[in-house]
Amino acid sequence: MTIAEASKKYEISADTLRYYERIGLIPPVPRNKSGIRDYEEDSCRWIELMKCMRSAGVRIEALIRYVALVQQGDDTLEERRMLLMEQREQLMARMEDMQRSLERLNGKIMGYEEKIRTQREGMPLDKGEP
Amino acid sequence: MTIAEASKKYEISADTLRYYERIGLIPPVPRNKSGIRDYEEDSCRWIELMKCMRSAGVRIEALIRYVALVQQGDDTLEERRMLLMEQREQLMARMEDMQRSLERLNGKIMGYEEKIRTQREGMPLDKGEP
DNA sequence: ATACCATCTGGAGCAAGCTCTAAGTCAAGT
DNA sequence: ACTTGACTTAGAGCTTGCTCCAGATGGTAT
Repeated sequence: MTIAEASKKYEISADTLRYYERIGLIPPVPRNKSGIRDYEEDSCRWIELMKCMRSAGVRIEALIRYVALVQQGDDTLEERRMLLMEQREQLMARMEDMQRSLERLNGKIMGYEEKIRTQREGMPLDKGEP
Repeated sequence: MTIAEASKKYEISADTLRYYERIGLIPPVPRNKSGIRDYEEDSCRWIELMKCMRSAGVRIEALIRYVALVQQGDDTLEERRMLLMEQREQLMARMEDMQRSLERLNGKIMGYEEKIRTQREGMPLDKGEP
């Protein structure tokens, strides 16, 4: 699979795929005899994983560390587990922030619905935001 | 309340508070006769709201638009409601991405726990990541 | 008066994460 | 043989969201 095909398949620009490889967010992608990347199963699984993690906001730096550990082999299993657990903590913390924000947005939206209804009835509005 | 006190109260640097005001993320903060900001109830509520929204990753640009609409008065209620609903959609979408990522992390962590257990028993490991 | 300290402003600087550019290589088609 | 077009690299540039800095001002303590 060429970079163009991988790019299309995962909806990640070719530039970004090259960038990811350059910085070690995915391991080196095998090349054909003329130096052109050939994305196969393995590279694709990495891309897919990183797309998932990045879309959730996991930091590139943490993911690079993870990839490096995987490439170092089976002595790093424990370290990898710890790294992933730390990222999970951070992810959950962020989701809690978002949950709070979501509830607040819901409250505000309901408030506006009420206000708009009241306004249509020609009632006076109270001032004061937020 | 001075900027130092507000900064401490909300755990946002004074620089950031000034920045937020400068870009319109919060409405202008009233000043005393010598030009020093005096954060009162109203400003504080804005800060608190923005802290919440920003911690959830809501884009500054959207929040600036919201503040501008609030300052324009009651003709913008409907527009504000729509803006908030759009942000809510985006927030929920991101939370879904994070949920997927979280499940994936959980799966990987469990996989590592299993692998580490197996390894301790001196069993051979299969290769292949992720 | 003088020193000190927090505050002010406008603008520069910085980190993360892409995104774009220039110049070069290679395989295929005419 | 020559053009075309996708690929390569190294490096510059961009966006977002702060963060820091320099120089000015003003109230308070000695």
